[in-house]
Amino acid sequence: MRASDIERVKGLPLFADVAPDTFRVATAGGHLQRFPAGTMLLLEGDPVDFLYVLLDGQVELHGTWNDHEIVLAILRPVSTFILAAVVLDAAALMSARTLERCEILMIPGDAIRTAMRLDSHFAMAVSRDLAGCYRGLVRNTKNLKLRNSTERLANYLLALRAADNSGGVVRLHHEKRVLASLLGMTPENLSRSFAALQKYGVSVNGAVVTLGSVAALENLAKPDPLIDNHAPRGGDIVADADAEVWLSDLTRAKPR
Amino acid sequence: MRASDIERVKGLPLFADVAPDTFRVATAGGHLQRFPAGTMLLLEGDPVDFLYVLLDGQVELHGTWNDHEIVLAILRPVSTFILAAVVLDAAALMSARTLERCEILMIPGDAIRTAMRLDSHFAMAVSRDLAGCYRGLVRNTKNLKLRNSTERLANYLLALRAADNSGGVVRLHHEKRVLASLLGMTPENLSRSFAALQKYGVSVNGAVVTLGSVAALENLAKPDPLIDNHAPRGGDIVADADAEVWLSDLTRAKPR
DNA sequence: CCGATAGCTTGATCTGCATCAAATTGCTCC
DNA sequence: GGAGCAATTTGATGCAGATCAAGCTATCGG
Repeated sequence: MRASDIERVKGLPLFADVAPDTFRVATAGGHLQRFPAGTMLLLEGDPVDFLYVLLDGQVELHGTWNDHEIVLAILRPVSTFILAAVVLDAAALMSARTLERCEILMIPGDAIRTAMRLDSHFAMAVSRDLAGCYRGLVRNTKNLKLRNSTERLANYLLALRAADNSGGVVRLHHEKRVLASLLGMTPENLSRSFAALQKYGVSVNGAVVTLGSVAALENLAKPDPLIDNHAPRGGDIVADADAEVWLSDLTRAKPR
Repeated sequence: MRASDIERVKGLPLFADVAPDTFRVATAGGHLQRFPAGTMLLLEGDPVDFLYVLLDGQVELHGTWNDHEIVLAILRPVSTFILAAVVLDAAALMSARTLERCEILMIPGDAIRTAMRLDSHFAMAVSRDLAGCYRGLVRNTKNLKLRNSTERLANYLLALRAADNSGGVVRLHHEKRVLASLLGMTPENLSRSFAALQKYGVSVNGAVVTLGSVAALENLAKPDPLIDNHAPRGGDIVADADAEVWLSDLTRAKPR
């Protein structure tokens, strides 16, 4: 593992303020692996032996039932995944599959749990990370239950814009098929939702989406700081909430 | 606070194996309060100053957007809520309202965070609790995205049965209006879904639901241990997963 | 006992989204 | 460059679930 990779791992919220000794214990036995695109890293129901740290590439987390498969999250570097299963030493509830060629650090779950036991500060960092993941899922559930599919797409585009702080042109990070499932719709309806957003100044060209009128789009999308982690907050209370991890990876787009 | 209440708090997974000193620090400044039915305990967006421990009654957690309100979870005693916000010292993402007269222990968030800093075992217990909540939400998301409303109802009934281990008669714990929103549907469609389940031996009389043929119902519901925490597991691996907290309160129905 | 109210059910209708079926675009690999 | 394949878009249709509008039932206070 390159020194620069170690620095990137240390940059994660999970390891950011951790004492060197603890970091050594926590990452003991970790090894870097490369996987081609389309590799199943983990099947739901499998016991989870490692904490995964994605250093390069994209990973999709999905769930299956009754022959249907839905995308639950897409991860981009640098981020960890299946921390909750590691903490509980439990079976995975989601499957993980590489969407591209990936570089992944695999850390034995035992090492993580040992480090937690030895260093309450690290255990607190794990708690904060999990609390952030939890809140990301709460936001996600509200998004799913309160908004229709076009509204979800509109908010997704605004979130992308906020993450990239690009003017009015954003790039989609994933295939539309995958994005559709992440947003809880079919690919056909994602197409139609994009078409419906033309009225609000949105035009699509492959992965490049131009937001002609952010104001009009916001008027439809009604972004809300209690659902969309990027949305402007009323006061300046709760700066800490930025520590949250937005499951759908947008904040991971660039180092924080 | 009665001694019996303290015992009940100690019975929570969060406090179960905690040293007496730590328990004292963690619950310092906690005070018991009684609230009438229909009281707003917390409004989404509010800063969260306390960890809430529900000792008696029922509490609903809900979210709002654009004049719509949806139920995210219903809590029954004994359980804690908004731990994630306490850990991050952040604003609440959900509102909390009493559904009945309630008895609630309110513990200052500072005390919890201090206890975590002092005792890595307690910090680990917090991590485990949060990991369980997180996994509950993952299950919930899979339930929402993979199943239709009748399937969700069918699985809910089977989960109730498993929690009460009642033969074939279960009691609904909540008003149907509330249950409908929890399951992601309208009250009208909950009625129709109950009607649709008649074919599978389900009959309803007020809050009392009779499952005439569990086999037929399971055939429709296809319960899955990776979505429904009560469902039978294949092997006997991962006994630890039982430590999970199923957000929608079913496992809380009786002391564990 | 009776009227009032809230919760629930039933029916009719409408909408959003899924599904099925092509047609089209874009990409990869010879 | 072009064949071949996958991804996306577009169109037609059907169904699940929302909405709107009555009716019904149960509970409660008088």
